[in-house]
Amino acid sequence: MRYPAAETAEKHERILNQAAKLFRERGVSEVSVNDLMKAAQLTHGSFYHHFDSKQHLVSDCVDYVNTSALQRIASNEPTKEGRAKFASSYLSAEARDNPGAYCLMSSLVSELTRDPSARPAVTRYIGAFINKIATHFRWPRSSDPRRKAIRMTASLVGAMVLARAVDDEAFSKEILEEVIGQLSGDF
Amino acid sequence: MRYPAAETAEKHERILNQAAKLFRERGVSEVSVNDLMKAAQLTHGSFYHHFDSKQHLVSDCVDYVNTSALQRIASNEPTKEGRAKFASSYLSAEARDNPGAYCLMSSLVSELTRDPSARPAVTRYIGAFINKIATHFRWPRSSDPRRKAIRMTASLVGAMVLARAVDDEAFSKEILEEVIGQLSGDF
DNA sequence: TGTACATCAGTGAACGCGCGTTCACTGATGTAC
DNA sequence: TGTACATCAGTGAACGCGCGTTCACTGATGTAC
Repeated sequence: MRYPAAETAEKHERILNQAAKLFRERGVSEVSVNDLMKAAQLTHGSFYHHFDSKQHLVSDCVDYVNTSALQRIASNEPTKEGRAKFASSYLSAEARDNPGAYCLMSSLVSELTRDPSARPAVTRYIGAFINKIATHFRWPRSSDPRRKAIRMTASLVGAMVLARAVDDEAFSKEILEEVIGQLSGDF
Repeated sequence: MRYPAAETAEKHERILNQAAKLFRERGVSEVSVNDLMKAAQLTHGSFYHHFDSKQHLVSDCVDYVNTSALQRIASNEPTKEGRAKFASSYLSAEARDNPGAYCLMSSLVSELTRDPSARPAVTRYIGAFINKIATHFRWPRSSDPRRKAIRMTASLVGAMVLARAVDDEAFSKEILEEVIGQLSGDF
């Protein structure tokens, strides 16, 4: 049967929301359309009234989390201290242990790199992220903000990916702290 | 029928070799046991005479490529120039475009992080990699080599992962060059 | 050194399973007049 | 404002497909004596 437009839009977003969470937690290929729809409290059949295919959802999902990533950056003071704070929240144990709620790059980039239909959205995400870091924070005179933002983003993603991979709490913490230290200074 | 021991060992290594290549190229879950055995010029049935399961192969495979990663580091002069050379080979367009033949971390860590049975081997890989960078290269007096090695590894992995993800040659090159520049100096 | 037999890797058919996707059906919503 | 009907999201059974894994069979290798 047909449903009120508002209700349909709300369900659509519920699917996106659960996808954003579950994909980042378990990986795209480990989450089935069925899992997703159950989490969104619907049955799998109606998925295709919301998205053309699982592939299309992935792409939409990347754009969907893009905004919140930029907000997370902007919520810090533009000062050097604000930047250090951002680095240490990005590289916190909390973020490491809850990939479902944090930056998509650190959990899904390599998988998404192999999916040609997702790459445009991923490229947008990475470009917007770097751009936001370059423009939001105040950088030392005589340094090119964009170049600093690229260095910072690479360090953030690399450190988080390694800290998550490592099966040894002390080593994992060591990686996070060391890169937080680096990014809190000039680099 | 039974085969000479030497021949069996050679086939075993052929499987590992193809796994190392195909997993890094396409991701573990995108390569079937059948694909793998075909690439090793065998039929899928005999796979289980070589490995207990696909999961076990993954783990063995990580240890298998560990050695060659360390050799790649050691093949550079221990000087500052050697270190810069290593960074620019790790972050070359050639490495970016041929994941099947280069560092496993940049192509598989996030996927392997989610597979509990692979994590010990991954932890070994990352630990050995960082340790080799710390001990092989000469670092400025007064800097802690291990800490520098962690920073360097995070930058290498982050930059490669982003450069591979981005669907825009100029942007991708920009990321690689910028981080090569950073790692060629003191950081 | 020769013989008898247990071992074991390769083969390809077969297994059960879960996946992404399609389908016919339902019935309230939204629209045309 | 009221009526008639087309639209469309939800449901769960069903589809074909490819996956990891198992199996019975084969026959040369390796070993025990």
